[in-house]
Amino acid sequence: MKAQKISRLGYALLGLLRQRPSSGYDLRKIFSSTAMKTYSDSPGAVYPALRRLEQQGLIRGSLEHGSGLRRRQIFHHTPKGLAELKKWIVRPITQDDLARRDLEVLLRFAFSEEVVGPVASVQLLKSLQAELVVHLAVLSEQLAAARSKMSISGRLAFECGLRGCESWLEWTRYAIATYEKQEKGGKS
Amino acid sequence: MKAQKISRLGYALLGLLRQRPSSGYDLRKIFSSTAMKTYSDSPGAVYPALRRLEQQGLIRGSLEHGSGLRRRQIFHHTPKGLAELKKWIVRPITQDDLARRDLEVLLRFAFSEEVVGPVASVQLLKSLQAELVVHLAVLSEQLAAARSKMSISGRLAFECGLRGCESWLEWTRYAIATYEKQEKGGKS
DNA sequence: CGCCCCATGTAAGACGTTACATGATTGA
DNA sequence: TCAATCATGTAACGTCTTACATGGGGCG
Repeated sequence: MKAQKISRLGYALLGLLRQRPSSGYDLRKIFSSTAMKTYSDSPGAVYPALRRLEQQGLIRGSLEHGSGLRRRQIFHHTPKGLAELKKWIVRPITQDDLARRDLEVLLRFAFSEEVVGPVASVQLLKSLQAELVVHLAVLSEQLAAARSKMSISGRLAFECGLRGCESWLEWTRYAIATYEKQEKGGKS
Repeated sequence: MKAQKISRLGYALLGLLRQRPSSGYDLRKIFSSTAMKTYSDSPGAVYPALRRLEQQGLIRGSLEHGSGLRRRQIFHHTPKGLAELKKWIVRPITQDDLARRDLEVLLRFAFSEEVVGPVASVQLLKSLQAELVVHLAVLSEQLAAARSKMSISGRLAFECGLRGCESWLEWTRYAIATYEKQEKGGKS
């Protein structure tokens, strides 16, 4: 009865709605015009997703009675929605997150500071860092094993993946350092 | 009647089958055990996908009558399948490829050398490089515009994306250089 | 014999894509 | 008034996920 799953799009919407109550149209604009193009801006994806979130009690919509009478529904998150968002963000990072779920981890991190606070953000980074180290080791091993059997483009593609991981790892260090500097500076 | 679309999984299967005729089980093993974990290894995804490819005349299966009598269907690509694979690989790279289609481009490149030859591989790289430069410019601009309105984790996540692009760009240079060196060396 | 791996499949359901439809409002 | 944009929706379709089912074969 309870925990039916939330799709990637669902989490993206939930996170955005926590930042600022918005209409479906607003959200679609974000997906079509910003760097969040990984998410579908099509009405056939967004509106049903919002409906599902509402049915699960994670968001609530209210009709806006602004100047014009053009109907426009503004959604905002509920306490339950915020709780789900938190749960999603602080989930321990797995190898699976690195191998399959393309950039879902990054979205979780992007939302993390405002939803669960900077301490949790750093924790997330450290968890990610640890998994990346493992993942890198696995990839390196696989490359070494398969190298001789690959075409040049095959090997290069593999190396691209490896470099991407290394770049991520370097980024986690930079990100952690950024937070630590922040802490030393103004605690405001 | 003709050109119904092929899914990402479909192209992955087609590319693997060009490398080596395999059974559905073999292919699933590749997805579950190698770096190609982005693709589903579940029977509910792989077998129907193979069936679709077969119905479109892109692959053909033949029952193996090996030592044991355990049924096992080996698939191999048809000329039509190879043609579709080529078309997919040499498609011009778009901004959309960079923003949405996570690593589809990389798969295309991985297969490219053996399917369309090293010259086309380099062309693909140069095309990718050009699009990456544009994409980087767009991202930088967006970051500059939104920077002040973002949380630290939001900004860092964005920067992670940027760094990823830069890493890709650097990789294209390395990859192109690798091919050029190759050409100078042994033309064998 | 029981257990695990090989190897294939199917069925239900969730989700996204594509395309179409509707109506209100703004601006030329 | 006509077109474009705002804003929401729906229907058909394809594909993936999840879970279950089936049988052969090797091994202890």
